[in-house]
Parts: sequence; structure tokens; C-alpha cells
Amino acid sequence: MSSVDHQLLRQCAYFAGMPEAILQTAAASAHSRRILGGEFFFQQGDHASHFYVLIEGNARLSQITPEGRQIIMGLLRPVHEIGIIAAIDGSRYPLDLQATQDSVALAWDQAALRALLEAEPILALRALRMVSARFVELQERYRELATERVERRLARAVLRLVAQVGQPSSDGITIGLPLARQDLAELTGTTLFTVSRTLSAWEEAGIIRSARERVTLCDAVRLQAIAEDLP
Amino acid sequence: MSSVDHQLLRQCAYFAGMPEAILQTAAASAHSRRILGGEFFFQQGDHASHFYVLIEGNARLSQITPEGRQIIMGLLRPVHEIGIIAAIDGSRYPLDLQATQDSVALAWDQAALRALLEAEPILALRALRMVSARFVELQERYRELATERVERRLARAVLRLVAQVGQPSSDGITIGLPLARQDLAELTGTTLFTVSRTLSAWEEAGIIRSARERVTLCDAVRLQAIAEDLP
DNA sequence: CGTTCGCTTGAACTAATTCAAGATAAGTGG
DNA sequence: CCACTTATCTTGAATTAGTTCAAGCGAACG
Repeated sequence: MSSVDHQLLRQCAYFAGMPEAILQTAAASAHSRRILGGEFFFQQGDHASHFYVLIEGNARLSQITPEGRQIIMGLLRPVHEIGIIAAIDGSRYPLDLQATQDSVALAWDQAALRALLEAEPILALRALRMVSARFVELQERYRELATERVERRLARAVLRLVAQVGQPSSDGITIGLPLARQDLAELTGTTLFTVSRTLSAWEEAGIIRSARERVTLCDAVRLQAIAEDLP
Repeated sequence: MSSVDHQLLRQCAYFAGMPEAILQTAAASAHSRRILGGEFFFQQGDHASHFYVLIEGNARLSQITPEGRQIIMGLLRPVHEIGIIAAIDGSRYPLDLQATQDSVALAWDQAALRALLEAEPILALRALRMVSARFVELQERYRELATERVERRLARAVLRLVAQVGQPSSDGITIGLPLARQDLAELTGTTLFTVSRTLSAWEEAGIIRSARERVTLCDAVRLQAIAEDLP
């Protein structure tokens, strides 16, 4: 495995700060997997074969309800780890990981992952910390979903996305990935229509500018106010 | 620490199946903490000092929104572990743990927990598995909250509670802990009023019998049908 | 150039909330 | 044991946030 890959590992929280030797071992036991936009790394219910680190592209973590309605649990971009839980104990993936653009990920199979964890037990603790952090985040989102109105949740979602993948542009900060109204709806637990109406109202008020699959935040202060339910 | 305590540890998933010696070490490094009904083991934002195993009583895991609205993340009964995430990395508890009856828990402080994890590294992996399992559950509840109507979520909640703490009674299975309408509301992300109306309708239909802080499931099949949105 | 896909908007509808009033039952203290 | 207080629960009526459905617009794409 090339040295490019093992330097990339430093950029994800899971491997950050680990000794060089470990990174090399880790990189050496991974293989890289290329997935076209729209294709799946894995799907809900698949036997959990690999632990991935996304190093190129974009991906969407989602669940589909028995009725066929989709909800988005997260949007991933490099460098992000995913699937460690399932891969460690060989259970099944509890959700879909779909590439939204052509993507590349490093992948460790179960044997490689176990060897790694054995060689460097601290990685088990790190995994625990990583999962825990996501657990707390999910709890927060759960609480928001249970107690807040759509507009507020939507404001939060936009602010989060701006913070994560914002790119400065002429009249504000643009969310740096294609983001349909439907995506925002699935991210906040509402419908395409409500999202559209809300964004239209915000645009009217000069808070954002929006286009097809694109949102630009113009007035962060006012959106923040909506997210915090201030006057 | 008495041998009663260390046998109790076998009953929680975290310690189940561990060698006798480890259980004794674990029990020896714990102290027991008694909390009166209504009091808190810890509150949201507290410095995470201890990992607990509830061995007597009942407790409620909840979050309070900045606006003061409460939501219940879980109801705990013996033997249940809680707080390992926060205790391991010494962060802050992300929610409240309140005793709903007089309760007793074994508690490990950070030093004891670290010593334990060091002595028996497998415990780190177990913790990871435990947190992972709860993560997946929470994801499921999140999806339900995002996509399902109140009646269905309520049906699921009642079925879960019956499965967890059901006690056979004359005309069905009674949920074995005091459970106010308000509790069910906070558990399912709705209001006291909607819960009351729904339970009344179910009682009318002969699916349940209910009294003050008590619910008895009479017709599990029909409640299941509601939970699965069948005709 | 036409088709597709994403988006917008109006109108009707509905699930659920909010508020108010009162009923029922469980403690509490005289 | 009874009256008083408090907490839980029920129910109706009004309101609202959000959904659903239908129709049509406009930009992108083959």
C-alpha cells in the first residue's frame, strides 16, 4: 500500500496520532475499494464484512423503513470511518452506505481488523470513544426530532452542513455538495414540500439563496436565531 | 464486597461469562450507592465520575431540552449497566439518571474502571459491543420517530415495556412499574393528552386495561397489528 | 428539441397539539 | 374515618403545523 494512503489515515480521528509503525501496518492490511456514484458500499442487513475509511468522494448513510420510506442518518465525506461496530463483531450492517459520487474507501476485512486491534489494543478504546461520540450526537438529534418543529430542525441541519462542508462563495457560504430538497427532508424527518416552502420563505427573507441541489447561507445570524428559537 | 454482589454481576451483559477471578476483582473495586426515589444518580452535564450497575430499584434516563421539556431515553431496571462511555473518557454525562424508586447501584470510579479495563482488555471490546448495540437500538427509535405516527410508536413502546417488565396478571400482562401517561408521552415524543386519548380508545376496543400509572396488555395480537401498521 | 428531474405553489385535509374544565383517585392530617 | 389537598387522568373544542395531492414551471441533459 502506498505511503499516500498511510498518511491519509492520520486525517481520520480513529488513527490520528498513532505511531508511524502502526499506520503502516494498518495501511498494509487494507485494500482500497472504488464505488461509482449511486452504488452501495453495503446495504442494510448485509453481513458486515469490512471496516471502511472513506478517502475520496461522498456517501450517504441511510435507513429504509419497511414501508419504503428513506431516512438519512448522516452524510459522509473524506476522511471518515464507518462500519467498525458491525465489522468487529461480524453482525449485520444496520443501514445502507451509498456513494453519492464516485468514491474510494480503504477497507479492512474482519481478520485484518482483528489483527490490528490485537496488535494495538488502544484501538479498541478509540473505537469505543468514536462510537460513543456518535451515540451522544444521535441522542441529541433524537431529542431535537422529538421536541422541535420542522423549521428549527431544518435550520440546524443547514447550519451543520455549512459547518461541515461549507465553501465560501460570492454572497455567503455554500454547502459543498449536491443537496436536493428531498435529501434535506430525509435528514430532518419531514417532506420535500415542507422543505421547499421553508427554503422559499428563508430566501424571501434574505437568509439563504438556493438553487437546484444547492444552498448558500447568507445570514448565519438569523438562521442561528431560528435554530435556537429566538425572536 | 460481599459474594452476593459479585454473583449479581453475572446477570448483566457486560460481565456475563467472565472468569470468577475477574468478577471478584471487579466487585472488590466497586462501592455501592443507595439513591432515594426521585433523586439523581447524576445529571446532564455532571462530570462523569462513575460507571454504574443498577442492582435494585428502577431508574429513568432522560434529557431535558433548553426549554425545559423532558424526554425519556430509557427506563432501567436491574441488572443494567450505565455510564461507561462517559466514565471511560472522563467527559460529562449527556443525560440524567434519576431513580424512580429507592434504588441501589454498584459504582466504579474512573481509577477503578481503568484498572479493570487494563487487567482485562476484553472488557474494552465488551463495552464497545454494548454501546454499539444501544446505538443500533437508538437508530431504530430515531427512524420510528421520524416516520411513524403516534399511535404506532405508542404501541411499540407498550409492547417493549411489556416484554421488558411484564408481569402476568388476571386478565393479561401488566407493565411492572408505575408508568404515568406523561411518561409514555415523553417516551414516544408526544403529549400527555394524545397518550390518554389513545389508551382510552384501546381500552374501549379491549386491547388494554389501564388505571392510574398502570397498563395491562390484554390483546397482544391486536396491539402488535397496530405496531406494524396492519389492518 | 424534447424529456426528465428537481423544484414550487396552491388547496384540501388530517394528525396532533394546545387550552380549559372537570372527573377520579391517592395520599395527608385532623 | 372524613375532609382536604394534590396528582393523575379524561374529554371536548379550537387551533395549527405539517402532509398529501395535483398541477405546472424551469433548468439540465441526452
